[in-house]
This record gives sequence, structure tokens and C-alpha cells, in this order.
Amino acid sequence: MRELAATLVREALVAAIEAGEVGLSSPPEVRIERPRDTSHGDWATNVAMVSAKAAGMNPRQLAETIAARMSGHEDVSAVEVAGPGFINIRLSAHALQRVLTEVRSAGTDFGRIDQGEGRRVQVEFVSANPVGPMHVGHGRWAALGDSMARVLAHAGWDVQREFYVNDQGVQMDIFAKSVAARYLELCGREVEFPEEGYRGAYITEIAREILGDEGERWADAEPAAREDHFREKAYAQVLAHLEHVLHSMGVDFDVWFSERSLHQPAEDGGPSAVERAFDRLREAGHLYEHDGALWFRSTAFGDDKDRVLKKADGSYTYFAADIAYHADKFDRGFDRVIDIWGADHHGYVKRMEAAAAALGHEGKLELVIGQLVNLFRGGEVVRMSKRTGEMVTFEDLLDEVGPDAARYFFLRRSTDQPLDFDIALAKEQSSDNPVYYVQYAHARICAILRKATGADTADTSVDIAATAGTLLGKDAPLHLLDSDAELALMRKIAEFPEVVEIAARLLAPHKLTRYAEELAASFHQFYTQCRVVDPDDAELTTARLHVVDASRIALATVLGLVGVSAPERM
RNA sequence: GCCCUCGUAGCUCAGUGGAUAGAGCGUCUGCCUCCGGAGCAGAAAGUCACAGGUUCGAAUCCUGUCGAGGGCACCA
Repeated sequence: MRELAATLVREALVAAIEAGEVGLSSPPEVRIERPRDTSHGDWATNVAMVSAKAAGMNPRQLAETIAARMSGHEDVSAVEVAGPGFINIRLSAHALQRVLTEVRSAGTDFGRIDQGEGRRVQVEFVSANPVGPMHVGHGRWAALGDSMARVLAHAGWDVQREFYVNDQGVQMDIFAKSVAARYLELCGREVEFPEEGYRGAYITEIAREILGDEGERWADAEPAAREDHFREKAYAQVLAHLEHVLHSMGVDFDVWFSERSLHQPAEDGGPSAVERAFDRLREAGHLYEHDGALWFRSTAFGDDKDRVLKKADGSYTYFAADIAYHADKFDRGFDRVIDIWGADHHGYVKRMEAAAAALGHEGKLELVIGQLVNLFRGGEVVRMSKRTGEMVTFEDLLDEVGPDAARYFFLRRSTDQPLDFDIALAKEQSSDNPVYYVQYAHARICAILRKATGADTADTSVDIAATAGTLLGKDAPLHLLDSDAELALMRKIAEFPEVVEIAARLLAPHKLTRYAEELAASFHQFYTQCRVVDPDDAELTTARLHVVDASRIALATVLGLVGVSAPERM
């Protein structure tokens, strides 16, 4: 639609130039935007204001000249000059009716655009430490990353989802020690629980499981051997659990990338990925030694201070592995590399950007910072304490509100805004709950389509998409669709490809939920004002069923990008 | 102290340098002989934190002040 409007303006401008009405050698780029106030029309352009000086005309005069050549076009119902020289364009009912046919032939491909042109993009997200349950923030980032991936794919990108597994380091060691301590307690031994150990009940459960599987034979083993064994067992179990929880919300990863692998020798026995990354930085002159440690001169790329990569004791910092990890991502040939991090990691942004630049990939890395989630229950803050272990995990939340409500609520706010998640509202089955509001519109549409078949509306075997296909032939009297409610609904449907474009470009999935609510509202308004199935008017019924079915497709498609189901009945 | 993010209606939040700043909730007033009322219509509600600057034009960009959250390890 935007392209249609731009083309209309461009053609009018070219015609005016050729007719000698406008003194321009070549037409300028035509920028089309949405007027903030819809009463100004569907589209507006400031092209007359931008090129007035070059044309030697005043902006309004130029605008009038262009507008005159646009009026009368079958896709334009009104064109007017406003303010300092805006050209406001209202598309005709004819142009909107044509969209219905496009939507219905596209099906779930509706809104697919070619922004990515098949280029490759990787989205890395969640990447929670596999040492315990995920918190609700992880849930938000999971929904965010997955929807981002879905909308990027819809916008023509070749997308890969990746989870970076921190399977090495201090956290893992503490984790192993914690499990070992619980195990020994279960064996009736006197043990001192590690100072910094994880005290969650799940640690004891893992220990109990090991005890059940392998008996007490580890009680008298060497502590180091015991911890090594427990670390592997416990970590594999937690990782499988994370995968399971994410999957139950419809989030699946293409790659689970192990941090540990970065430290292991290459397949040919050569240096590890970490050492190879060091070599690259060293050759480029970005490393130096100081106080027995190896430093990265990140200040050369805008960081606040230089960073240690290899400590004086010979061990590597987390950052060292992260540099190697990103070097590996770049080597894999992605055109874009997107990381979604929690707000608690945002202090890390500058040094990672510095590392990307030092590796010769400035601008290829996009760091998205997801703000945290505050849980409420009917307006009351849900208090959580890590110390006492009193907390609502992501899994708890999923169990309580279900995957649809969870995903929908996680995506209702812009990424850089902290999210207040009201558990009571998410469970409510009323119009106050936006996910029900949107899903209800879809179920209502399906009820109409069932009704239109004349079949038993209680028959659950009706295939809605197939029904709509057979019910509605290619030629329909769409010109009958000209009431305000019908036009408004068609406008909203036609807006969808634009929403995909913006959501993908700005990496902003909350545009999707917002659009879904607007579309649902347009549909409910249409429903209230226009009776669809009317035995006395077969023509109008057919035409309206076309809008209804196009609404169904648009709603189901946007919900698909959000990752929420589109129920045929509720 | 330094860095990052944020500050928009009573509340929760949209807003891509454009025109008279929008939506939901809440408050108030209405709409069911009719395809699903889990719906719809209407009303009231604003110093876009504040002060400068850039621009033909700023909620949006820049600087400063105030306020909120987060980050400032040879932790991850």
C-alpha cells in the first residue's frame, strides 16, 4: 500500500515534469508517511516541501500541481493539499477491495516481504546459565528473541536461533559443589554447605536422583572426581530441563553452542578458538601484557577501560570466551549477528562492541537490551528473594498462565521498557485481557464461517481454511464493501505488511501485539455494524465473507508471528 | 563519582523529525427478539519531567538540570 501510494505520487510528478509544469530535471525521491491523524488520509508526502526550492515554486503551488494529476485515479478517492504543502492521499474503496483478493491468495504468506533478500541473520537469546531454573526475565527474552526471529523470517531473512551454553567456569563449579553437598547430606554425612552455594530445592532433587541411580558409592570418592561427575550429570539434566520449558512455550533453538568447546583444542589438534581469537587480536595490535595478565585495549574502540582476557594465574576471563564466541559467529558468515541480553548485562555492551570492531566486524553486531520483568498479582507486587529461595520461576509462570498468555504479555511492551506482568490479568477470561480479546476475534470469525456453511456449528471437524476456500469463489461483488466499518477494516488488514517491515527493521515485536489488538478492534466494530450472513442478500453475504476471511488470515498470521495460537473456538 | 536506559492522561503504555500527541484500564453514560456480549458506542481526562539549543517544523535530535532503574571485578 505504501508502495502504491509512492508510485501514484511519483507518476504524477513525472507527468507534471514532462508536461513542463514543474521545472525539475529529475523527480526527487518520494517519501511517504502515515499521517498521525487518520482524518488526513491514508498517506501523506512532503515531497512538495522538499523539492519546492529546486523547482522554483512555492511548496503549496507545487503540491497543488502534483495533486491535480493524481485526482481521478481509480485507486485514489481523495487527494488534497494541507498545511505548508503536505499532499494527503486517501485510497479508494477499489484499491482496498483489491487487497482482499491478494490476502486470500497469499494465505499465511500474507505480509511476507523481501527486506532481508535471503541474507543470513543469527539471533542469540536466553543463554541462561544451566545451573538452575530460569527466571521470568528469561521468559521475556525467549519470547522476544523467538518472535524477532519469526518476524525477520517473514521479512525475508534467513534466520538461525542460537542458545549459548555457559557450561564452564565458576558458576558450574559452585553448582557441582552444591549438588555434592546435598548428596552427602542425603547419605547422612556431616557437610558444610558451600558459602556461595545454590540453595534451591532443585539442587536436592538432582542429588536425590543421582543417589537413586548410582547409590552411595560417590560418598567416599575423591571430592574432585565426585564434583566432576556430578557437574556433568547435573548440568545435562538442567540443560534438558531448560530446553523442555522453552519448547513448551514454542521456543526452539537451531544451535546450542557450548562455551566449553571454545577452550578445547581444534579438531586438528591446533590451538583452541580462544587462542585463535587472541592471535587475531594480537596481530592487529590490540593486545598487551601488564601485571602478568593479558589485556585487550578496548579503550581504542570506545570502552571505558581496557579489559583482561587472561588472568595472571593463567585462567581466562568470561570475556575472553565471549570474544572467541563472537569471532566464531562472524566466521560462520552471518550478515547480521543479534544478541539479546538482559538489562543486568548492559554494562557489557561497550566492550563487546569494541571486540567486534577489533575483529574487523564493526556494525555487524547488534546488541538488544531486554529490560526486566516485575511480577504482579492483581496489582500487588510478587515479592521474590533469591536468598530465601522464594521466587516465581519462568516455569511456574508458564504453568499458571499458559504459553499463549505468557508470550503475549511478554511482547506487549517495547523491549527497552521494564515490564509489569500481572498474573491475575493474564489468567482473566474477559475483554480486559488483551490476549483473549484478540483470540476471541479469531474464534468469532471462525464461528461466522461455520455458520455460513450452513453446517452444524457444533461440528468441530470443519476445516476453516478449506471451508473458506470452497465457500468463496474468485469473483465476488467486492464493490459492495463501502461502509465506514468495512473500509476501516480493509485499511487495517492492508496495513499488515507495513507492520512486518517496521517490526523487523526496528527489531520490535511489540508492534505485532499492538497491531493484533487494533485489527481485532476493527473486526469487532465491523461485526457490530455489519451483519455478515444474510439469507436475503446472497451478494452482500459473499462480499462480506471475503472481508471476514481476509481478517481471519491477517489475525492468524500476526498471531503466528507473536507465537500465540489462533483458536477456532474458545 | 562515572557509564547506560527510561521519564508522555489517575494507572499501564504506544508514538518512524511533520499537522489539533493516541490506545487500553479505571471513572461516568448508553447498546443484547438478530451470525459467539469474551462484544460495541459515547463522555471526561495532558505544562510529552524541567531549561536551553539545532530545524521551515521537536514527545522524537543535541547540551545541561532533576527524578527512577540498571551497570561500573584479573565474577559470570
